[in-house]
Amino acid sequence: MIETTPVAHALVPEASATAPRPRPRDREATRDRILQAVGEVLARDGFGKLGVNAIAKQAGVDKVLIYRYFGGLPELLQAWGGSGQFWPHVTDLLGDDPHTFLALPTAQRYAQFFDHFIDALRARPLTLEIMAAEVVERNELTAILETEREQWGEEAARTIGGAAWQTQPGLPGITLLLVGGVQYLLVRSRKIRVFGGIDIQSDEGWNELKASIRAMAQGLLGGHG
Amino acid sequence: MIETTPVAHALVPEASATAPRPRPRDREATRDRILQAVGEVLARDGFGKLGVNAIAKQAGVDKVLIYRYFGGLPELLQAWGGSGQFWPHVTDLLGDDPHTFLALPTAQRYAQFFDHFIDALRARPLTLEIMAAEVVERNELTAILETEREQWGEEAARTIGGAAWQTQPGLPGITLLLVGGVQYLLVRSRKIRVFGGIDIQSDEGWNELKASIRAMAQGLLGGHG
DNA sequence: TTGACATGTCACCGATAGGTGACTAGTATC
DNA sequence: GATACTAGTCACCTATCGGTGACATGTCAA
Repeated sequence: MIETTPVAHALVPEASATAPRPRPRDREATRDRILQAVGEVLARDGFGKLGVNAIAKQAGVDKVLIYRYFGGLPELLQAWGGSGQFWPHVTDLLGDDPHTFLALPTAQRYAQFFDHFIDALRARPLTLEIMAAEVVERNELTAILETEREQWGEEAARTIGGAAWQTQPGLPGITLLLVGGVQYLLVRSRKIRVFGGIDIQSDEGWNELKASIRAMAQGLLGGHG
Repeated sequence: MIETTPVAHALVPEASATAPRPRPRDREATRDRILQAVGEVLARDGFGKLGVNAIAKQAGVDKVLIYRYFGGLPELLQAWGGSGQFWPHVTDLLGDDPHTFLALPTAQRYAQFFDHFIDALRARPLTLEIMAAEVVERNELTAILETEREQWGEEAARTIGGAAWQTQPGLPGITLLLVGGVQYLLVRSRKIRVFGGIDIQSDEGWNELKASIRAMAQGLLGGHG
């Protein structure tokens, strides 16, 4: 029972159909396969099922290579998350023409920023998956994204703020809560359809929320920008 | 190796100190011990570690009793979550005197409701733990709380709404986002201290957020109530 | 050609998960 | 007092997890 397969393997080196042939030796390609498999497992099974076994299986590669090439799961996740593709860059949230955006009245700029923010996150299911995982646990991957996000938050505040950021009392706090609320509803929308009577899986539901933010911005900042 | 312990047990029925005595036979008491252990494990180790083994160990009871008395982990969680103690009742959010609360101007009523909402959730770590778990997975326990919450949301909207709920454009949407934002920041505060520059683990940080909501309500609803 | 090294495969380990069958022993009923 | 029932205990099962040691083999330099 111990040595059957190796023997058969040794005796029939080119049995093609049945004998599993080793993968062509290409370190970089294998590395890439593993890295890619992280995203695939994450997208398919979520963070809870993300482990060395699942990743290796998805990559069609032995899991020992994960340890050899990356050191372990934490380092692999770190390598995967380090690319910085999971959080929308602030400039992506300004629209096609940043100059036009920055010239808008405060209220419109504020509302439009949220529009882009919502659209950008809705287009990144992997990011939502990680954001959900962040909520329940802290690990190497979430720590990386956390740092990224803190920097993002500061930059975003500078961008949308304008003068009202200082003059309008409570605006930073409200903005923080709205950003959190958007993230919460987006993350929840992975599992549930209706929240507070709104369909958070549909464009219509999100259009309604965008309109609400716009109305609030108009009412609160309309005359100040 | 097979029969050592039973033999010793049979020969020394009152060896007191070393021999593990069976628990006194009390079905209800044991059931309660198990139910209580659910909350204890949840509070101590979080949802990820909540399993039959951990619960049985915490209750000081054999895990087979969980299957016998409840059928399995899902049914146990269902029995545990069915008590309805994990989501603050709307009347708890109105303050000591509901009549006084309802007589307040809309803006103040709105702000005060959030004050109480925040305080109520911050005082319920177990609820926060479950809310965090809801984000990442759906199971029997989270499904129960979800239903509870939907009913709560409707009742809350009726309570704080008033006339402005209809007349102020976007108010329901903004409220939903703020409720979500509060929940998000509360859940995040279990793991991180600073979010967007605010210390979400301290009273000071939350007072700032409360003040922001108050200011927004004043600005948006101040003249309408 | 040969030997060193790196790539990839396989078998196995200990820990822990959920789950079950068999047993011991109080208790209530006839 | 014998019997049926049941509360509680124990040993064991399979599956899966992260992790490791041993081995086979392609590649390249001496």
